[in-house]
Amino acid sequence: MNDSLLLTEFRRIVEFPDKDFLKLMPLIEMIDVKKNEYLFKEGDISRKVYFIEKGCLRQYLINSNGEERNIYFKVENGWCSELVSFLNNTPTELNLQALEDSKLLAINQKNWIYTVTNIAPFTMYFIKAQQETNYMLKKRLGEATIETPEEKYIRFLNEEPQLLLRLPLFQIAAYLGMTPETLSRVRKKIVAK
Amino acid sequence: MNDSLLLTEFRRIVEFPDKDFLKLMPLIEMIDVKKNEYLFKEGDISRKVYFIEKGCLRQYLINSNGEERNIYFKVENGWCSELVSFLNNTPTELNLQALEDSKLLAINQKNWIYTVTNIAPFTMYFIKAQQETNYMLKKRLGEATIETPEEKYIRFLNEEPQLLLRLPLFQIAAYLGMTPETLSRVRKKIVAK
DNA sequence: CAAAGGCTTTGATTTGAATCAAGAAATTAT
DNA sequence: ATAATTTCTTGATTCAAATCAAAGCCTTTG
Repeated sequence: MNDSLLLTEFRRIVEFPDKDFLKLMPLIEMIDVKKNEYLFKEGDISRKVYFIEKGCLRQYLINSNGEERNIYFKVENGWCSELVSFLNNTPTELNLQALEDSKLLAINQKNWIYTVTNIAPFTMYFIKAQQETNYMLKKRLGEATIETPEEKYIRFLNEEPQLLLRLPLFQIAAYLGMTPETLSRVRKKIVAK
Repeated sequence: MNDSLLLTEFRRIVEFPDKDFLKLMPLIEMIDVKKNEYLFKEGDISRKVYFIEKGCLRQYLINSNGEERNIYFKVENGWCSELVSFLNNTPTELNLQALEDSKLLAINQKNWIYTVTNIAPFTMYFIKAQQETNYMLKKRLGEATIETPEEKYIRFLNEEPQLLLRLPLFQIAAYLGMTPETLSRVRKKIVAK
């Protein structure tokens, strides 16, 4: 049990007794997704909350011209969901797609509500984890328009260097909010230094 | 009690029995802040969670050139906090400032943790409200770099028209991620249509 | 009510990133 | 191994928004 990625992740930010984890385990299913497969698309209702055991997902938005903008990438130990859609049964405007073959843990609506209501450490874990995402999003939103492409790329290198090794550059460009050409030029300039 | 803004806000998204609200009330304090006053600044530790009874706050980021970028404005019925800082006692990189004389309800750390742990409807309310913020931030992040200034302003007019009436334009420009000059030109162009 | 300061508009100019276009390199499929 | 496709780089050009500068408009306040 102690080699469970999920339990380790819980214990990163809260105390999580074994007995609670044992209650949670039967409520979780395992899902394998292939590269490029979707968990949900714009217009879908999100039916599950996902935890990544292995692999990489991206959540992204498509604008009216069909251009894609990556909101974030999540890798091992990350969560992906769209709880507004999930809790209210309303369609989401976001897309969730696997960028690698991935192994996910999933909780459905009924089990998630049971868990968050009845397993106290999960509740607190969830609130804290949400806050981390929230804070990251606020910072990224601020940075998105205030930083130059070069500043964005340098920040990316410092904060998420491991993503550079596993993602194609055009996906990173769509994450940093620039064209692939601009990213290529920024990288060239930085190497030159 | 039924005329409480806070209780009305709770009941907007969850069932919230009177008895739970009665338990919560003594844990809340009322705070008046003057226009331009800060609740926290970059480098501070956020010590309270705020609910706006009256007034308007902005949360913003300052970049290395001293330029400000507004993350969001919150008005009546909105919450402002920085829980990553609040829960971990770590300094935040964001600023929270009143843009009008405002009346706030505030919960401190100890009471907030008690509430979220022991008053179940509050827990669920909080999770849902967080998700709304989260979803809004994801969408705004996607839109921030993919939309033109004109598209951003039109979206703002459609989604948050009431803010136009109570905020100076340069604050709105710093929210939409453009200069005041650009906002002025966009507005002129739209009026012309 | 005059003065001061902050906010908004307008105009001229610059600039940096997007776009367009094409070729090179790297993956993936056959 | 070769072909096909996708991804990445490089160069030339365009264009939209930033910047710079100044004037006008509002508030606020002494």
